[in-house]
Amino acid sequence: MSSDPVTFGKAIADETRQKLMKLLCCRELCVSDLVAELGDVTQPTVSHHLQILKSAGLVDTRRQGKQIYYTLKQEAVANCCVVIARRYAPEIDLVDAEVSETT
Amino acid sequence: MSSDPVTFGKAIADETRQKLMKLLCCRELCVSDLVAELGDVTQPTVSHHLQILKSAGLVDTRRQGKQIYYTLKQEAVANCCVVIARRYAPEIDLVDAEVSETT
DNA sequence: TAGATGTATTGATGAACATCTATATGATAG
DNA sequence: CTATCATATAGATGTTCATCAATACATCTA
Repeated sequence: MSSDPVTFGKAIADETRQKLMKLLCCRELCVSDLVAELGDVTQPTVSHHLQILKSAGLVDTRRQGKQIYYTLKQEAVANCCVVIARRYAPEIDLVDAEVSETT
Repeated sequence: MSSDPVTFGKAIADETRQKLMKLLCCRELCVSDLVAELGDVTQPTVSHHLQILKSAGLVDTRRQGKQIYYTLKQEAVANCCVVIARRYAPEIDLVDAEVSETT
């Protein structure tokens, strides 16, 4: 159900999609909400990006009347991160890395 | 020093680059080694991908005579994973996610 | 210094992608 | 049932990207 690392990479390899992920992180928003929040992208473009995120298994959808509400699947994101870290950073303890976040 | 999530996403959004990352994960290899290991890609292509990984801060290089040895910076990978998880999965405990890895 | 070897860079090409406009699909209200 | 609103899809276009062959650059050796 969760995407492989390459698919996940492609999904997050775009500024607009990461903005959408941020907006959808802890709440549900419909497409027109997202279009309004972004401000500089058309509705078809937003729908297109949402489709890519959905194909990657990173968002859930729920229809309510005319609108379709999207939300980010945090568990899927976390799982992808862990899979990537285990594969490409097997000698690093993620809990330690969490501490050294000096960005 | 470590790359932002979009740059990281682009870096891992390619099958060949992830193969290189796997090969370089826990050891040093020079370009010709990597070309031989991959088997189906030319040397310029490998160099190109290595350059992208280097720009993203994911590999280190060390010159030894004619060869240049590459290795994966596991700490950088782990750091990117943690940054992404904190940003897009703030409600998920990574230690829990680590357990639910059922891939 | 000249040749040989390992790696990076350049230039070209086709595929993938982000974006837009226009249009189709789906759902509700009158 | 029709008009309207929300979203998805189709088609077009410019850009980014992966790849290769050819070549430049760097290092070692004889």
